Amino acid sequence: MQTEPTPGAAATAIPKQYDPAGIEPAMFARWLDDHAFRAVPDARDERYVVMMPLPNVTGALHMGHAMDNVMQDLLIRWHRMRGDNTLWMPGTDHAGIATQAVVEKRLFELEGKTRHDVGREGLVRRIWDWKDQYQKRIVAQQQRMGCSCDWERQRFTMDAVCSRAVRWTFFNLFRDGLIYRGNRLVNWDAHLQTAVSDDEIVYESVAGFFWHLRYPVIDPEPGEPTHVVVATTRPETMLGDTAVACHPDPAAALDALIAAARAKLAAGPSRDRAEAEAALAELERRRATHLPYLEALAAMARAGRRVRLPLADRPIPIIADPWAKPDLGSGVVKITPGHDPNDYQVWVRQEGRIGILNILNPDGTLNANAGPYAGMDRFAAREAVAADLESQGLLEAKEARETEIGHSDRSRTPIEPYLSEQWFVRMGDVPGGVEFGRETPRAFHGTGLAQAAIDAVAGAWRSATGRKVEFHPDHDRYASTYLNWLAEKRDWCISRQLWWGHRIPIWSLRVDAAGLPAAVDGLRPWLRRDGVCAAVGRADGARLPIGDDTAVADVVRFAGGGGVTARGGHGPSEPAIDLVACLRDETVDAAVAGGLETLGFARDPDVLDTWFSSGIWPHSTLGWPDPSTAVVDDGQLALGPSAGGPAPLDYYYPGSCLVTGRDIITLWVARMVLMGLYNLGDVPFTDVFIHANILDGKGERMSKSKGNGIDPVDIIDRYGADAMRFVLCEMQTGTQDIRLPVQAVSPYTGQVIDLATARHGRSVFTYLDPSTHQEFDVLGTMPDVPSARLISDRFLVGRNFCNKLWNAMRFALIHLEGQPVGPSFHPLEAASLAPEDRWILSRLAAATGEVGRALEAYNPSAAIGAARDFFWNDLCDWYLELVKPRMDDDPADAAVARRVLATVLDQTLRLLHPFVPFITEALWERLNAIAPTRGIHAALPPAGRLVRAAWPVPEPAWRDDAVEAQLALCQEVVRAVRDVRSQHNVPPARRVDLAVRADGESAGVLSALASIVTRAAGAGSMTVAPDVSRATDAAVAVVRDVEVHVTGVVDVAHERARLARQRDGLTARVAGVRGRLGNTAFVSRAKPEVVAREHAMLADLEQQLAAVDAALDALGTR
RNA sequence: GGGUGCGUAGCUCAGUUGGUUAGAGCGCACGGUUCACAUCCGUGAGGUCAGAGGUUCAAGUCCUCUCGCGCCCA
Repeated sequence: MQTEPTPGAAATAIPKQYDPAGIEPAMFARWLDDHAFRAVPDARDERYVVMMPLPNVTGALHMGHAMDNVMQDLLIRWHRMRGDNTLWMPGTDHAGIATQAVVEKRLFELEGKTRHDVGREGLVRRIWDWKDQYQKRIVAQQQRMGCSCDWERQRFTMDAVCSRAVRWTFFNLFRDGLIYRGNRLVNWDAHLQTAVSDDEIVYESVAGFFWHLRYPVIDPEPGEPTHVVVATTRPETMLGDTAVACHPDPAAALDALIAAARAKLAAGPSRDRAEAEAALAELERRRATHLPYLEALAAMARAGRRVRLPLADRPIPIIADPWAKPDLGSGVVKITPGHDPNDYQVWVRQEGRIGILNILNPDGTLNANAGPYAGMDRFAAREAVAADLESQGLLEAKEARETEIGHSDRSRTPIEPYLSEQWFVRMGDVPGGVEFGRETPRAFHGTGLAQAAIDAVAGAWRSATGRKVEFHPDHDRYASTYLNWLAEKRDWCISRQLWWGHRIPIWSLRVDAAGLPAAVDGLRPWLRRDGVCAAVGRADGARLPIGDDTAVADVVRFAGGGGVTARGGHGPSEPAIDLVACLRDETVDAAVAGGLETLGFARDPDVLDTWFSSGIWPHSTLGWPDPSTAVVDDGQLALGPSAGGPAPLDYYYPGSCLVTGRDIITLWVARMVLMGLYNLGDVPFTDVFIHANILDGKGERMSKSKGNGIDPVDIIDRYGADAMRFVLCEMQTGTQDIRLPVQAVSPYTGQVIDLATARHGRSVFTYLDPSTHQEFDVLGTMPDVPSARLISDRFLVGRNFCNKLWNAMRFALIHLEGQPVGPSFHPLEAASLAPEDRWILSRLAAATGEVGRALEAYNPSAAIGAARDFFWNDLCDWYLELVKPRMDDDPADAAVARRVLATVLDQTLRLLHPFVPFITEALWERLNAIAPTRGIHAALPPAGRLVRAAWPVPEPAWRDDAVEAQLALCQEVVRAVRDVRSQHNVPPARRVDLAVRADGESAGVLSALASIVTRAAGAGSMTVAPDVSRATDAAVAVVRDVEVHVTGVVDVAHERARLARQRDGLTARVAGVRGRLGNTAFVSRAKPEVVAREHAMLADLEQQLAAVDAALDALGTR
């Protein structure tokens, strides 16, 4: 049945409470249906591109990810409204080692199997299943947050598009000589049996021992020491020693140390004096006692003398190297190049004068080089070696010592420095330089990969398109992190001994010198094909590219050079010539790999470091190297050029802004910059927005595995997505980190329990409900203990804000509905606007400017703060209250108020949309339905959906400083009256009468705006006059140059106390100002305007003080 | 050890080139439901700006040192 609509019916049908759950999912679905987030290249020149820092598929997102995503969505929605062609690219990262470790762990827990039981294919299949599951969960989480990514362009680092880009990048780097296989010390995780990067190591203090070992000198001459003593925390490594070292010039080294100690003593603070003196004394004592011995050793080193390595029974040389510190221990160090990074550097410095030996198997047991200890675990060998040395009288001492040991972040296993073959990307400068952006219009020549990434941030370099990279909100600070790391130009180890990831596209064959010619001849035909390149690699890392026309003789000559050194993991004398072929993509694999394998070539079993694929994310996702042939999944947008337009890669690269935490500036940001420069000749983005990390209430980093990770979906379920976003934006102030106290929802009572103070249960991951004393778990992994959701009541603020917004609009809609709306827009005469109308428009214009400026400055907190303050403090607290009576009075005036109200709300919703998109879009629909045309002097641009509505620009015509000043005086008077009412316990409903003593401008303002004051102050009447008779029953408040007498309310005692308090404050301030003005230094040296301001203030304050004194006198009991 | 940042109200945080009485939200106290909103409104209390010294007419702000906390790198 159809009923006639009654005015206000639809609006009042709006519920009094905002219900996010009833709005958000439907709204998101509508956005998707409208393709509101779809990014398609068009004629617009202004574009804004954000590449999502791809979350790992290892697990679900927590609040830290939510912050990252909300910051991106904020920027993206803002730019979309500004009219930019906007792309936010979503996706996920396969996260090689992390994901494989999680799945392997689960495989073992649930099925008791290892990866070797299920095999490479079986394990990889299980990881894909895991990835599918978590990718779905992550996307669902992001969509619940309102992330306006172009979901039709979603990528995964191991999908076909990204995988092809990885292959091409590797191929090009290999072809350009920037990838090599090296014999290097790596950080070996013996549990996971893979190399891990420096960044995947955590250092922990461990109680251990410092063993002092005696090595006999071979045939000591008279006067020479018969033994040298070396110290180590890992005695088993002595089996790999290839030298002992002493300092080449101990006297000079000690003198330098003594001089430094003296300088420190002279300059240092007195507090450290005792310590510094002791250090100096020790050095001097040591110089006196040890120097002859150290000099003797240095002489023996020069003479080529040797010691006998015990247990292994090998002679090893005494060498002179500055790594040996004459001030420490015996002054002699053992050199184990294969198992210690510092010793490795010694080996490099000594250039073949000493050997290098690997004594470990990949699983952490000792290998054949360890002789009788072969097959023992390294920890067992440690004890055995120490015991055997002791029995031979070669263990001089064993002292307890705490040492910092690097542990694998993934398996918590102590890291072993391990000599093994790994693939590296050359970061430093290379002879002949590097071609960047080859075959692109942006191509340029650079000296090396790291240098190019340095130049992109520091100095005057600009890309061909005029771009460079800048950090926000504190460029200098984050740029120095970035530059310091890159400046080391350390080669990047890209191979990982894993099964999950991009398999290295290298086929190699190891041959001896005799087999080399035949192998080269066999390889030659394949080198004529496109997408195949090859090289011969020598054990020392040197490399000769070979083509189908390379002469065998040249290869043989090259292979014979360079000397022969040991290859890690193999014996010292194995042949060390590698033929390596790199294939560019799967098509080439199909044509060539079989042939190579017939020749005996085998594909490298390793996969690439995850950062290799995430480093090219900004362009791999767009279909590089060839968008038109990129194969996307079902439901995804094609990457080739659309009809007549450019390909997304050409249109959206280079992008705009990267949003991330500061912890991966080096790991990821730097690599994206250099990979983008290398492949495309331009930076991937111009801005890097570094946002704060989220900590829990105790200041610890939020993480799922610590049991303090809040799932954003739990917050959204409880408070709403907009509430969460509002608070996250508000927290993002630009300081370092943000504490977010975490609470658990008790599974027993539903009560909220603060985890910072709750008592633990059986483990650190369980707590006790304080009311029932029952135990609950916060990880969700204990089968017998109920788990609790983690939340934070900090988000209440956001929920309250949304409810306030909802109700403000409800109020407006009730009063707007049913009112005639003309079919077209009519400008509103300025003269018809009431003072409060002009005031709110002026405040709106100011707030609009502030929000924009704060966003430009990457200050979301200031932006949302400006919007909030305008909405709540100006619009709700004052304007809405002031227009209420107008709605029922003069129809013409009511129409004006409605027009202003609709306009202000229109602008407010636009301003708030990037922060709180769901509720604003929902209210926008209702506003459009009831007041379709809005504006004052000119019509505001209409929009069906707020998500694509025009971003507000401050309207200069609305600014009105005069009316703002007038309202500010009224507000002060009102607050003074309210204070009086509150102090005197005047019931809110009781009208009071006001007599205001004022003259001049203030009198004019208050007379003109009397209705505003009386309404807001709850006054029955108000008179304004230059003189007001004082009455003992009147309370008096002094505001600037006016006195407000509130008649008939006085409680004499309260009033006297109130005035006395005010008098004390004024007296103190007057004294302060007088003191300043009495100081001749201030008057003569401070800026004149500062002095003038003080004079004016003194006059003001004295006048107010006089008024307060008079009021006290009037009470008769001063 | 090197670098870098932080310490401001009970809590979480602002505070611009040094310049009035250092601010906000939450929490707290008091008062209030009449028709947008008690997820609300009004009023108020609460700070030795970590500590010490210095520069300056003037320091939360600049400099030095000390204490405590964090992160990055070794």
